[in-house]
Amino acid sequence: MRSSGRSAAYRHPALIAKVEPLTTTRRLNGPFDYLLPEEPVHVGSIVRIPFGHQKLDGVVVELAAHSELEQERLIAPTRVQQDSVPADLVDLALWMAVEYCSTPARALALVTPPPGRAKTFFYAEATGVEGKLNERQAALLERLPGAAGEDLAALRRLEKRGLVVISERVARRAPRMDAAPDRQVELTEAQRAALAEIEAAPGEARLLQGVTGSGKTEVYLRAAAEALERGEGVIVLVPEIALTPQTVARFAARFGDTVALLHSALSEGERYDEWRRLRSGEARVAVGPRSAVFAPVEKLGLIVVDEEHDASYKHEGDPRYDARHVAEFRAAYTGARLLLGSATPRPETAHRVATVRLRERVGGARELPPVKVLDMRGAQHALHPETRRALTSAGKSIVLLNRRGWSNFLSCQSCGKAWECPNCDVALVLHRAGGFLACHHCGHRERIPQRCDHCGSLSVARFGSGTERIEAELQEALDVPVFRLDADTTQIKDAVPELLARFHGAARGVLLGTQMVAKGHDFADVTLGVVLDADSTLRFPDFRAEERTFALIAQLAGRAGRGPKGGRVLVQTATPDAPAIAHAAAHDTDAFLRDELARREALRYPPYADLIRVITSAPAQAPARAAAAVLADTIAENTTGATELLGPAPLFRLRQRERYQIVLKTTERAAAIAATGAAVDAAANAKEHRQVNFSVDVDPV
DNA sequence: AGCACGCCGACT
DNA sequence: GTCGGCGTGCTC
Repeated sequence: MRSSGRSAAYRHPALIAKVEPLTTTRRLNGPFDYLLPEEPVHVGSIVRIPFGHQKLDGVVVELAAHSELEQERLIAPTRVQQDSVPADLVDLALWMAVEYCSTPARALALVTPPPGRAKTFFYAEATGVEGKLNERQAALLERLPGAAGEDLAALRRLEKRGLVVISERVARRAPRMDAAPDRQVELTEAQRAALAEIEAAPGEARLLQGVTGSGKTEVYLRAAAEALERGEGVIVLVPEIALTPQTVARFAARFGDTVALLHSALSEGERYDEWRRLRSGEARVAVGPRSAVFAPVEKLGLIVVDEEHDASYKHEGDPRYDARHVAEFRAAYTGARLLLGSATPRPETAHRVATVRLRERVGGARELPPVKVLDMRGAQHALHPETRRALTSAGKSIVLLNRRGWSNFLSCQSCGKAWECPNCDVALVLHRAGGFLACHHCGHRERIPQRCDHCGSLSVARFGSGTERIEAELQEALDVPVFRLDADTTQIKDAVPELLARFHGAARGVLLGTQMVAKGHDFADVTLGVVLDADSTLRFPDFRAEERTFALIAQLAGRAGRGPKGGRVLVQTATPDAPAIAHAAAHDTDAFLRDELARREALRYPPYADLIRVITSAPAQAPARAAAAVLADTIAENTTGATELLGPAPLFRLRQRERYQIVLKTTERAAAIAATGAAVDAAANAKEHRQVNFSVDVDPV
């Protein structure tokens, strides 16, 4: 990409450092030229630069022999930071800036070291020189070598006499890792074949498709071991760590200290130290959520993406990167293998990546439990009679309902007023236990109304039911403890592991929650899985609705009946014939993928076209609409018939901002991205759109 | 994004 | 008289 620039720097002594200042604005186009500082710099060095009237940190993105500007106008950075970004991650960031229509600075901010610094301590060693010692001093020397600790002052006196040397060492702040006892099992024939196929294709991608319990993690571990054996580094991406501690624990157990764990719950010091251990090569395996794809691993040989279908791989901030897509680029760029694993792969992955299958469950695990679809058309109750019976007789069960709160719609029965968020155009959700109505988009809260503030009526109706209401209903109907796990639970620190541990330890109980109950954790004694209102995910106006619904039911089926008692799954739905639900009930992933790919091809959805979404937002409607219209025109002028433009269409108001959206469907991805990026840059720099925010989402999920 | 420069209203 | 409102433009 910029290799011409860098090789030029080889032929001539570089005199100029091109620096990208780390700021979030779009209204600044770097890089900026600086003279070289006295300390050595390379591509990836982080430097302090005088910039206008301020001082900023910036990343050196290129070394050049000369500048377009007059040499006299140039100045040098004032400081070079000790930690630097590996040069290949600078290239990765610059690629991301273009690929996601963001800015170099915003992309670079993702690959720079986390804030923080090394923690040091004083380490003392005896020199062997003899001297007159009192009793205390003799005891001191006896315990060396070791950390000086409280005895530093006394040791300093002995250092002056040449009896000890004291040096400063870096202390490691190690994150807590629950290293499950490692059980390196004999590979099954299928696992051996899968590993062989992965090993035979260096620099290529493979989809490892296998149901829960088919032994995917052991294949990841073996592939990682092979990479380490070759002296290569490994990155393992997992969905949210709090929900999938088992995979992390197995890597920690198998590879010990060479594993660095990167996730949001780490303290600043721990995060810095883990980053540093990877950067120095002390740790060679990075395990973490989507941001771990930027781990500073040198000589990368393997990237594993566990549960590749998981929506958490998509980043919500700018740049709106997709860790799977970034992993694909990084693997291709460094020649590493890419291993994507899932029981329910995304249709586009199944379509584009060669599949390796694990068909059987390992270790005596049973066949997948039978799934029964319960028709809820015309039902009066939230629970089907069969569901109620099954929950009563089951020891432990998992119940999934993809809706938080108590009821999701409040309206006045006499005047019809509906309670809506003052900041967003959405209905407020009643949270009864907390005594408030909440907006699930912006977090707005208000007290539960006693009467209608519009007409004064006392009859306020509550429609729909969420996890909180079902919790109350289950508690009333069944004689078993109910453990509720949803975003409300997640907000409280350590609440998730505690709740899961209590459910694990209980003799009987219902784990009730939103989609997070279907993820990673592994309870051998769960014999029943229930999905309530399975078509709620299908009603989302989103081309991934089918895929999400299928994955949710399939994942839950993987959770139920892992133990010797077996189990079953009940799916309550008003649309029992929907393909996603029918195929999930039949455990037929291949049939689902086939049908879904046909549907996508007919509708020109990924992987048959790429989608790009641009959202403009402003406090008032007119400027947001005008900006979207200008964008649409500019993009249309600069693309061909291969790019279809939809919109501008109004979106519901969010966080007090009016929004408009345009969507591009394209078979010329690079050209469409380029046109969109240029149009957004121009619009963002135009002063008539000063109050407008632009957000570009390439490959929205 | 900051931050200064610059050109207009109401205040000790 | 000047303190300060935020529109405009620049940063190697």
